[in-house]
Amino acid sequence: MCQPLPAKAQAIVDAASRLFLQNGYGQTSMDAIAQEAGVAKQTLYSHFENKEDLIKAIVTRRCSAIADTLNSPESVSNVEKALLKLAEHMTTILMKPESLNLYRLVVAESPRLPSLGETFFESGPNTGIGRLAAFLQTAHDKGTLDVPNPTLAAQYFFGMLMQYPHMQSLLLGKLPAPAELEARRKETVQAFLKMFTKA
Amino acid sequence: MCQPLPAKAQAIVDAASRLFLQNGYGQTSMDAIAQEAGVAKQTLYSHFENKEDLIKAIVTRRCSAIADTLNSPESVSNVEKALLKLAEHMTTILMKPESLNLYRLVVAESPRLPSLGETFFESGPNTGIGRLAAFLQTAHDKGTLDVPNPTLAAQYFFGMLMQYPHMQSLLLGKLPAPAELEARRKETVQAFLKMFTKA
DNA sequence: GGTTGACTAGACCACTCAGTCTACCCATGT
DNA sequence: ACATGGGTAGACTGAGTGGTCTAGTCAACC
Repeated sequence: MCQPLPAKAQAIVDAASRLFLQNGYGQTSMDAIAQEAGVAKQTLYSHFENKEDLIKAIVTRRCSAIADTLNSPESVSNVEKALLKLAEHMTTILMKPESLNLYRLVVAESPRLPSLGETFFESGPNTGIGRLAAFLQTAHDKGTLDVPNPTLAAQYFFGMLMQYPHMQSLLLGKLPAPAELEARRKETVQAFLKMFTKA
Repeated sequence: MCQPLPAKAQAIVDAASRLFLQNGYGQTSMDAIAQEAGVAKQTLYSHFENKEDLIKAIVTRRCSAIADTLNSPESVSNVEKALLKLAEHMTTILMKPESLNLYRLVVAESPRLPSLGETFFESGPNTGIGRLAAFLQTAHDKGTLDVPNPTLAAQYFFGMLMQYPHMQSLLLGKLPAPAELEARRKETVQAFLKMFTKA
């Protein structure tokens, strides 16, 4: 997705990623980025037009990195197991502090920089939903499940599984205990299957 | 919840609300607020300690205003109708630009000002979930539904109904068409009932 | 009339920040 | 030997900001 960057540019991107995600866009100065990257301020501006350009580059990279790690559920034979595995994968990705901070950053800046929001929405939520929807479609075709609208069903799944814990983590800054999450995954998969198993 | 404020303080809160919600915390200067309120800067500082104090006051007021408008579902006799009505109420509240902007603001600033996140989480999501959970509990007790864990079920309901449209609006800045939302409400209520109607 | 308290207009301070500019360094290839 | 391109250090500009301070207005109350 992203061609490798020159060494200095890479250092800049890394440093800026750290600072932007930790402190937000407004609270991160270009001086601080230069210092954190061990690089002269001028070098920032030789690799990136300006601060906006830099944040866009960073969000784009982070997003495609996330999209790469989103895997599709497999093994249509055992739907329950596949959903559980997917759920585990999603919770661990979404609950990482970096992911939460990325979300915060994108939500905060998307009115001013709409491209951030679009990039994130496509590579995050929509990619995940698309993969799950494809899985549900094949399960539907094989007759394992009865899912007339796979995309909507996928939205339901993620909404049931993640909305509350995600909001909780975002707003209260407290990550749920792993055991709690695991219980929720199990319950959610059961409830979800109840909606879509063939009558 | 909130005692009425002196006239000037009210004007300040109104103006600051408008500006903070529209432009965000960092992009709103105290000078701008004073001007928008038609008030001298000094007056700001005679009513509020500082900028943080002001934003906290505003978020608190907005939150209790929201909590007040959140109504409980009624008529346990016709569960489907009650859920549809609740869903309509929630979507109209949550999709208002002011609500989206408040959410953006709180999400963005909650790491620095945790009280914002806590206030919002309690008066928004948790209040809504609590009310629906109580409704589901009585339906369960009456035997209309089979809801072993009403709080979790309420989280499911809101997650299924709102997460995707909410995120879409937040990140892409485009509100879904009312017809689309209505269709989603109907589908969601059906799917939800399928999960929790007595076997 | 005089005092008090809320308010205004606007200067002012100390500080931060994005972005530019100058001057210099140094390894590379020719 | 020398030019070139990427880099560094750090001063500088111009704009903005939170917050304070001064001086003065105005109305209510005693």
